[in-house]
Amino acid sequence: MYRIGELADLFNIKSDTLRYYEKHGLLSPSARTESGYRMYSDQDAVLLKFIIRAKKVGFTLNEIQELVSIEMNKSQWACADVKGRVDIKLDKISAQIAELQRFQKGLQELSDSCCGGDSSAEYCSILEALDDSYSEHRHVHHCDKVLHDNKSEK
Amino acid sequence: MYRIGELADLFNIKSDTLRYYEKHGLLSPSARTESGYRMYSDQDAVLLKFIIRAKKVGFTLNEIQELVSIEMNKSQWACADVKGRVDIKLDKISAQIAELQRFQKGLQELSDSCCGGDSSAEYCSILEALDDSYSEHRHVHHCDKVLHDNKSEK
DNA sequence: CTTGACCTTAGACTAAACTCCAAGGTTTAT
DNA sequence: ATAAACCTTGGAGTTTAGTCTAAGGTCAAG
Repeated sequence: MYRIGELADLFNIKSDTLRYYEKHGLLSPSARTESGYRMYSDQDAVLLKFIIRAKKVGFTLNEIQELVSIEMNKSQWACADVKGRVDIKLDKISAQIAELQRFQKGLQELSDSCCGGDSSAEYCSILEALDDSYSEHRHVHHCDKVLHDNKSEK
Repeated sequence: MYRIGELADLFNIKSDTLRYYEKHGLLSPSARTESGYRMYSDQDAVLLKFIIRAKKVGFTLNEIQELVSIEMNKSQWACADVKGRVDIKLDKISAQIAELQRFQKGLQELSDSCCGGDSSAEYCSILEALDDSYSEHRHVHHCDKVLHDNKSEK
């Protein structure tokens, strides 16, 4: 069992955040001491870890709350319901990964085509690297254009 | 050239949002009419698309502002600077993709191991699917346990 | 038996990113 | 020439996710 501050320290968050999560139905301590101190179990810690990880990948607290409340009332739900909800989240994640990879590809192309030298970045366009409408008349590696006057002094 | 409302409609955002972006240095209309109406060019639209896409993959407006200001002052920057900044964003994206894929894997395992039927989801644990510490004594496909009483009546 | 480090609640405050409103000016369509 | 549908600015309000403060209670160590 952890006191609120201990659990908070474990996950590098504030006690306030844990009270906030409690107030918003995400995570309640599984016990209180006589004197009213919150006491968190290992199971609570696992749940907190889940919450933090879900947050990190872009779920809102509301979305996490939905997953958590499925978890908390497992026996009330049919497998089909759970699977349905989870599959919706999975779709969301897939879409997000795809979008990130598109973005990654664009920025990577920019980085690759950039000489990285001291010369002006005038021809290095972030926008161009990411804009679809440029994708056809593709990559002239603009930086190469100025590569000649590039191994200049310091 | 688009008026503010036209551009907003093109991207399914509010005019207010465009004014907000302007105030925060992300996107200024390239012209104003005599009477003070904002006029946005195609280039502005491309930039807006970039902003919206960057937001979608989890960049904050501040981070986007940084990329945009590199874009806007290309000629002031050396290729090395641009490449440096871009590579930092690339690292961030890679980390985010990795985290998303971890999450995806966990949820996918949960979904796969779930019978998806009408029976209680008592043994379908979202937490378990995502918790590392369970990863060793792995997958009993809990739902299978109750699969017998499962092809019950609609 | 008191000091310091914890904890409690309630409620105010913050930052980010919008979103809405009021009061008025402009454009276009009839 | 006037209504509808735009636009302007300034400023207030909203949501999300905390973060901080005040006023006090608890607990272990010296």
